Amino acid sequence: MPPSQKTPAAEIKYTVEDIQSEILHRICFLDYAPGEQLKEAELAAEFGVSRTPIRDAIGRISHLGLVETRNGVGTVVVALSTAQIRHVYDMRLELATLIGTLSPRPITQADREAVQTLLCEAKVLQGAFDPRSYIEINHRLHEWITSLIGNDTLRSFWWQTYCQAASTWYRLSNERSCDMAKALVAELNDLNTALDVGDATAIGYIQRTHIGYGYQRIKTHLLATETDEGAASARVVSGLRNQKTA
Amino acid sequence: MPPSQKTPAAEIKYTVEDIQSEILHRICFLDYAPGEQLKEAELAAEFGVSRTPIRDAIGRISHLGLVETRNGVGTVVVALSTAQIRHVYDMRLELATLIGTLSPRPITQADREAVQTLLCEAKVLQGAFDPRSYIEINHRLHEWITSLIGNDTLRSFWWQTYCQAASTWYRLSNERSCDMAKALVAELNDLNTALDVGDATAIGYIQRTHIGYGYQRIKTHLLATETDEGAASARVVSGLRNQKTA
DNA sequence: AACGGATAAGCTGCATACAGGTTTTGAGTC
DNA sequence: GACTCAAAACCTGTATGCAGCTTATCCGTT
Repeated sequence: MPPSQKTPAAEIKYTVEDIQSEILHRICFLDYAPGEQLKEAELAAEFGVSRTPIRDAIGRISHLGLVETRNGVGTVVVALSTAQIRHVYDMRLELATLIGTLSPRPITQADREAVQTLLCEAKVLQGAFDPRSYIEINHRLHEWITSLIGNDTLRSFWWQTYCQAASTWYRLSNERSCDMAKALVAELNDLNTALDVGDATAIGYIQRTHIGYGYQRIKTHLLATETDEGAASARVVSGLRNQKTA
Repeated sequence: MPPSQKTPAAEIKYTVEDIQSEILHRICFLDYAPGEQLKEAELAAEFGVSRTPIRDAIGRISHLGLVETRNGVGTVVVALSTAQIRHVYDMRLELATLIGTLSPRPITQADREAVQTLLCEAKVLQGAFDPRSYIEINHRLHEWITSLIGNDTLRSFWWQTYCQAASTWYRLSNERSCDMAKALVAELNDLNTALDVGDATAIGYIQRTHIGYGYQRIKTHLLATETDEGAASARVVSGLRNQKTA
């Protein structure tokens, strides 16, 4: 787990998969903010490997559209355009309802405990907010939800849209801390209720509901009033990306 | 367009993206059948590049689960397990209905002509069936449907599931030629009707319907009676893949 | 003849050198 | 001082060599 520690002395052998998920993790967690440049040589030094596996790892996440590599320039983290954010969220709203429909796995006692734990932590967070903790609790919630999905394809798509939505969504946690914590507690409370009944379908619809709320917050505070300097710089980059996508 | 011609003399510079889509194309079109081994050195010689861009291209399609690379062994094309086929088709049934829902682009006269052309070709095919022609007409139909999708994320997912379903689905065209051609004509007829009304939503539901039929054919002729020797050898490989996925 | 083990062949994984492209810098000129 | 253009710095893209792993082969033994 080398998200914070740079582990130069550790003799651990990193696989391409490790590096891939670590880079993606850093993008989702805003360790790499939109606009930031990823240098292959730098990462290679950090992970104690050559540029080759780094290139490989970056190439393998390129299909998510979160990074853009240009010859002679570098690999930059791109923020999604407003249109892309809309597309991702519209899709997530649809996928959410399928979580409980497409052969979900049975709910166990461990699930109830997992959500209980998250709920406690979220309540603590409500008292003393910290963006990083918020992101981490949310991430673990997402991992749990994903584990419910029995359909491999849906699980893959659900994860992809999460990664795409995360960096935009988590940008909010720097300014709307109060709302975010309250919303998270509310979501976990709803999930808790559904778990008592053991209704997997309900979990999907609860997800849908709260994704809708989150989308609304993004529209209100990020898309409507573009006050965030990160969003401003990112808009230029994503503009470039659009013309290539189209 | 080097699917059939091996173009050793041509001085064209292939980008990694070219190679990537070409390899994927060959897998979908069954030029590379499940179980076949892709050798980096071989492909490198064919495209007139070194192993590096070939590796890059293969790595970029690895997330689809259609190829599996093992150290010291090679990269083999894998057939999806029966569970994975079910997952992909269940997902495609859901995605199909979203085509007309999630901001599709307007239908033009060019669309009507495109489908008309395909319908004519399909009717010809019905008289004299040829697996390759069937695959190509179907592929162009898929490209057209994809072009209707206005939501970037949905378009990406739709394409991914097509690639995953294609090689399984097209395996049928070798044995059930008559059914397949008739079904294709019927599908195009339905689409033709929907286009006259200009109803994009209907197109999505028509897709859903015919994907359901295709799924049924696969269940009947591939999954129930495992007579195909390709499927038998592929099952071993995909078995390996499963334990890794899980 | 059947079996076991060393060896050779063949593949991918990684490191490194170099080529090609882009941006920045700085000297020279008007 | 502002502007132009060349060169240097820095990045990614590609080729290549070697190390490591896996499998097939073949010889020696039982």
